[in-house]
Amino acid sequence: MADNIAEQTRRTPNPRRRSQRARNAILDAAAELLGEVGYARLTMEAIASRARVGKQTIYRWWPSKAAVVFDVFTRLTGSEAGEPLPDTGDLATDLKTVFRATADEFVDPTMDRTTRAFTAEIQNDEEFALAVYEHLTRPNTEAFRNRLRSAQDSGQVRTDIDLDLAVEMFNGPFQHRWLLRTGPIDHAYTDALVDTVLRALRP
Amino acid sequence: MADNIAEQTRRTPNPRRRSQRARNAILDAAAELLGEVGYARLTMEAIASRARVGKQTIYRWWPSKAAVVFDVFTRLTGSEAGEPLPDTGDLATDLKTVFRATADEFVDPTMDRTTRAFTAEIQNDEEFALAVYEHLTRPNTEAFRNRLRSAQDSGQVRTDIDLDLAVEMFNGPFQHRWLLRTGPIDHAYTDALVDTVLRALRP
Amino acid sequence: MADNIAEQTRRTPNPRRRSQRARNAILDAAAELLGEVGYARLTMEAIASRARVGKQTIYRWWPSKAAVVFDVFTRLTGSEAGEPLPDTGDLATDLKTVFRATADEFVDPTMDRTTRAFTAEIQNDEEFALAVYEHLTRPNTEAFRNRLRSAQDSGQVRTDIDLDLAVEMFNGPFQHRWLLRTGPIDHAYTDALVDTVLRALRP
Amino acid sequence: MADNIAEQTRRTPNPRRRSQRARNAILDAAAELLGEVGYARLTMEAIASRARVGKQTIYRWWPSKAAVVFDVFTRLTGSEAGEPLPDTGDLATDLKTVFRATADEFVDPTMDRTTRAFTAEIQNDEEFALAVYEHLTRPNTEAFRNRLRSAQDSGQVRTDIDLDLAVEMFNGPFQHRWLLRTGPIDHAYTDALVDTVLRALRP
DNA sequence: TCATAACCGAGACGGTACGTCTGGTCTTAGT
DNA sequence: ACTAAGACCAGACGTACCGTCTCGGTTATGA
Repeated sequence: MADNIAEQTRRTPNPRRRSQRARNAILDAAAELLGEVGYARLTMEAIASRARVGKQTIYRWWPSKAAVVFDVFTRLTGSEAGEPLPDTGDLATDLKTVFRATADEFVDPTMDRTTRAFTAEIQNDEEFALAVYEHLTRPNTEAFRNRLRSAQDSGQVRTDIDLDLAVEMFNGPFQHRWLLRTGPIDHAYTDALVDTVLRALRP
Repeated sequence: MADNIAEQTRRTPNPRRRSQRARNAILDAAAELLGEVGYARLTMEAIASRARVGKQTIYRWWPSKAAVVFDVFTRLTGSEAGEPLPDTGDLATDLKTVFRATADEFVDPTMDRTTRAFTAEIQNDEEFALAVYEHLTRPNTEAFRNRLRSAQDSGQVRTDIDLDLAVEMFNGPFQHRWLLRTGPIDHAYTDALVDTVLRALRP
Repeated sequence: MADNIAEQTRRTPNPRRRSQRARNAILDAAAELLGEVGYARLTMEAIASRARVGKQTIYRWWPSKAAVVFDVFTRLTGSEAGEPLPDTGDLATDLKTVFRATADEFVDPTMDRTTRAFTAEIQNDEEFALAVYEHLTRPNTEAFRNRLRSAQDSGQVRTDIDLDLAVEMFNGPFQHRWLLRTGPIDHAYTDALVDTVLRALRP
Repeated sequence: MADNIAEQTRRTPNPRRRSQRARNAILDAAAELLGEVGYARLTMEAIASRARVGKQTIYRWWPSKAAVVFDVFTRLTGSEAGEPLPDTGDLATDLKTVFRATADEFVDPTMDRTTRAFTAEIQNDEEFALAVYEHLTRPNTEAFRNRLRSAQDSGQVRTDIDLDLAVEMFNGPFQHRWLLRTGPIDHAYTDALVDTVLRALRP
């Protein structure tokens, strides 16, 4: 799924001939440089140079810096977007588990920087925004919504609630705090968040 | 308050001699260009040219593109950051009023673009992030928290809640939806948001 | 003789396997493109593409753009370099015949362009210069010198003259005029040239 | 006169603001590099880098590599194009003086390379050819023709000769020998050349 | 009051990076 | 096995902006 953004818009060099060596070198270099200088000062030229690759080789397969970083990100998370949330039957516990894991992920500075880069780029580039929405946001939201629906079935969540709003109630505050750096993001915080939101959702 | 960001760090040319004509021309030009090409493709050179102003005149008074846009923004909102929220005694009504107004503001595309520009820039520029936090985020949060405290006093909000989290519960989902464009932002939405969050906060 | 330049320096893929179809297509394409865009903007890539041939197929058999054009040229002239000049016994008439023919050849724009390409390339590439000297200039000069020697034997040319200089006296002005485009090159001109130079060479 | 080529076609940056420091550094760098790698492998990037100058500063004042080298050349010769030839009354002596000096000039490898670069470029770029013709070839030819006319007046040269052809008779062989490197260019050669051509021109 | 310092418009400057183009080499199917 | 196709590394191209630095010209105090 990594390359979908690119593949949509390129006028198709033959992907069967693509050099895996080059692809990996580029993503490695981009990831390293992201960690070193951040997204804003990341340049295609530096990536090419670090990866010992011609610039054309990058432009052949990715339309923009954002697209490269997108693939860095998807390679980073490992897990597929849209994976179902755990479902032990106890919604509170399951959500706490998920958000604790997410909080832990954001401790990694590369993860943090990459995600910030995304968020920035989404504001300036609608096409990129759409791609991210399709490939990341929507699948994850869908998975989240499924878990909440399951909780509705077992009577843990009111049935008269808009599930899109419900999902936002969890993700929004988390994102807000991380984005504006208005407070710490630790397990205590995520547990409190889950508990508080659930109070609004319970029948 | 407009120029605070700038004034902090410049080694102070004499502001009494500052040309108001130039200042306005620059902000006007920046605002227009923001609307036309967006923040990412906004250049200092274009601003200077459009404003019929030397580049140095911009750099003399603002340290960066972000700082110019910051002043565009503050001139745009008119209202001061940190203004107290209305307090009729009825928290739900007051918050609905506030969020309806906010939703209305974001209909203006210049407002939308400027705010997105901010959000993007905050991710890439920590210094700018700090300035925005000091001059916008913190005062507004503080005002919001004051209104919630008042509601606690009148028994409309539980006293065992972390007010920072409470504020985030309102602003986070709103921002999340706007940022990722995951749904419409209208009065129906903001009303539902306020109602749902309040359910979690009530004693 | 056509490919000698190439063949000298390659570490010789088996020439028996060489595709004549490809060879001709390449030379045809090069000749066409020479006429269309000139030597400077002629690219190996364009030749390959026009000839529907892989770039490697060109590089396999020719070391450079210049070498390809060299073969275009030799195929173009048809006549071998170093062919003896006509010898009717009347030097003036013979030389006028030769130079009229040469003047006529240079009317063909492909011929003109190819020769200019040569002249340019000779200035920048000593190796190529040497090859051209060996395969074109020297044989032709030698043939010219032979004709003058024959004229010395029949008493039409002084015997105390340096024949290299004598050859130059004919070719130099012609080339000079053509190279710098300082005047027309027609039969009247070449006749006048021959007459004038012969005045200096007569006993 | 150096910059005329450029000045004709640029859409006029203000030449009063031109940095002489930069101009000289660029011409110095170009001259050095010409000597080191030759014209074909001379790049704008290398000139800029060697001169510690932005590329734009080169492109601002010269339209092409050829134009830069043109100015290198005119700075090199020092003497203006179109200077009158010496006129002691003795044509043979005067011309021998001139051609000996020219032969000496071409010993300098930078001079040699620069002139070769010219000759090459003239073949490929008609606009450049025209500029060289206007600023160098024509004035020099004119000066030469004037000297021959003076010799006609004093009875040293036939009056029924085409002066353009006469000039070519001197310059053509010289250029031919230099261009194709078919022989040494020393004082013995130039003296012999003058003597031989004059034999054809005498009444 | 008028000298003089400062700001002003303009834009050249040394640089960095862009995205494209071509050169020459290497790899992959396919015939 | 050799070809055509074309991806690969490399690096120059000419352009766009960056942020700094002169240049005169024009205010607008403050001596």
